[in-house]
Amino acid sequence: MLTDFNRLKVFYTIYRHKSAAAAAREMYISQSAVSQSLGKLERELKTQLFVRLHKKLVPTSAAGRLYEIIEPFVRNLEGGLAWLEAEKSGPRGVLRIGAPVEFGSRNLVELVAAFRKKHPAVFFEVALGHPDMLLPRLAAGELDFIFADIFPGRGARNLPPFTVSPVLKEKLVLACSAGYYSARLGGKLTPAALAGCEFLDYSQGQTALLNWFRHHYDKSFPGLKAVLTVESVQAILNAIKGGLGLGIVPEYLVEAELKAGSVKAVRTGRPELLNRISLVRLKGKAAAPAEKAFLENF
Amino acid sequence: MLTDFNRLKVFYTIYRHKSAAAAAREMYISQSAVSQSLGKLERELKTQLFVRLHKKLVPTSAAGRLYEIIEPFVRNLEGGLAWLEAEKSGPRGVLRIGAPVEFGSRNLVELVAAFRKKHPAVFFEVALGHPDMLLPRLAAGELDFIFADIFPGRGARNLPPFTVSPVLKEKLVLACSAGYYSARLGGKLTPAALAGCEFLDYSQGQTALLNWFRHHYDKSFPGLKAVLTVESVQAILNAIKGGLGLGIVPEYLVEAELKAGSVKAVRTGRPELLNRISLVRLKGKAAAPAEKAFLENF
DNA sequence: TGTCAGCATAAGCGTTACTTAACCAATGAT
DNA sequence: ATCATTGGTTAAGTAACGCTTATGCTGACA
Repeated sequence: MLTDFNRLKVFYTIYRHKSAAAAAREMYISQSAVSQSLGKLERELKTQLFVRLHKKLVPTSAAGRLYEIIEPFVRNLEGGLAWLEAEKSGPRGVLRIGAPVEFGSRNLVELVAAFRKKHPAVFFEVALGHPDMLLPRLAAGELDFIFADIFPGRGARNLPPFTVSPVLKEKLVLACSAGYYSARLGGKLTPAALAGCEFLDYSQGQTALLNWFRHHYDKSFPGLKAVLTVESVQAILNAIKGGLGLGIVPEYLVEAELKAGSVKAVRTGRPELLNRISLVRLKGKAAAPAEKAFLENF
Repeated sequence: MLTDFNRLKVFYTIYRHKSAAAAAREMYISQSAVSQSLGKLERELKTQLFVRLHKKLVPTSAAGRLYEIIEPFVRNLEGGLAWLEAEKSGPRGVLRIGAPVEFGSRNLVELVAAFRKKHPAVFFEVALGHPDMLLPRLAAGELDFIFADIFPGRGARNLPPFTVSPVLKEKLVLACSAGYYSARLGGKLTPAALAGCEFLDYSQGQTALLNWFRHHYDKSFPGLKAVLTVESVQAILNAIKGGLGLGIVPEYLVEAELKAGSVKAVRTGRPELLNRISLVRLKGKAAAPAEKAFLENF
């Protein structure tokens, strides 16, 4: 590659003016410096770039070609720097956020919608997925911050480069329709009776269900019959209401139905399982105004 | 604009490796120098470009944006420099040539065709037009060289930046078909009889005809009846053979017809008018291999 | 013909980018 | 645990090289 990029800038300025003196004036340096810089560049490229005509530098075809390469770069650069400047003046630009599927498609989009009312110059790129996929992307700089079910204490042991702050706690209940409840469980909530039911979950791994059972019975229940797997809270909710089986949903989403009795939650006496979402950011990363404004809510 | 382009090169290298140490190794400078350069760039832009993660530099979104600007530039630059290098190794690239309409569309294209047989990597841009239009373009660096009816002595007085070398001399004759000749001129070649004829010329200004008359009679004949104006020697030739009138053509093109008697040339006793074409180049301009090879013919 | 503007070159200086060195932090091997 | 290793930062001194000043040259213009 070329050794000295600054000579290209000098060349660029000369070319625009077809004059070293004019270029020198524009750059606030001496004409001699410009001349020397050009000479060095020509010697470096072993190519004549200008024909010295009296009071004028006439570009050769090589110079023309070189200029065609540099000109768009300078233009883009100026635009880019102006954009950087603008981003510092107030909330604008792109925010790249990662989130778990459920949280991302439910809570996050609401937040985004509300935020964009106030700051329409901010755009969003939301990546949904498991924290195991999202954390590496955060660490690689592909995301500005992520939401994940990781907590400051446990689990954050081997993540020193991240700052983790709790953001949201919501109770998760195992629920089904009133009809399903009376037909399949009818009062006797033994683990065995439960385990024989039909289940709804968000992923093939049944992580949501497994967590729920471990939390309530300190025991894992492999081989649950997952009759429906779909990565959508709304879909699970509808499946529950339709009497397909038992599924995990945030309690507040079925509050009305629970009160009315059309949906039943499985209660074990223990406190409900909590879905704890944390905000995870790169330690030491400065937040642009857009990011700062968005995170003020938390 | 940005003050220092070289810092951008350092940034570019860091970004590719996500590491200052690796960048330093690639650039054969110390890791400390890289770190300092990056620090200065960030301070200059007042923007954090990398998050310092242990043993890794994680780019911020600003860095990503900056990289998107620099990367294509570097790619284009490398390509361009390679191209420059290739041009020096042998005849290739683009040759931008100016020429008078007649010469350009007749002789030049033949030369180009022959040349491209030997050097197919050379492309041509031919600009046809009057020397008055072509000379400024040559002086502005838009053309590599031009052909023009300018001569080393006369006319080249106020053109010190150009080198002019004669290239071609051809006799120009005023000719018509044998039929037209006997019907309209029939032996008596008085200027008055001539002036009353029908004429064919290449341009509205009748420069070819005016030159011919001035050369042979030291007198201008305004108001000649130009029954056909077309910028094509071939067309004029056909018009002559078709008996439309009198037109100027290079003598060698009608040699066979003159000998056979099917075409007649108007002879005044004076030596024929010469069409003298010179090669005009910018003084001090180095010729690339392609240019050198092409001009060897002259 | 003299004056002016622009480019090239030489020499010396001054800025600044680079090196060296010391320090810190995180990682992984012993 | 502990230590060696690697990478990044910072400070200070040095050396390079880009800039300035000065001079000479050439062509344009009045």
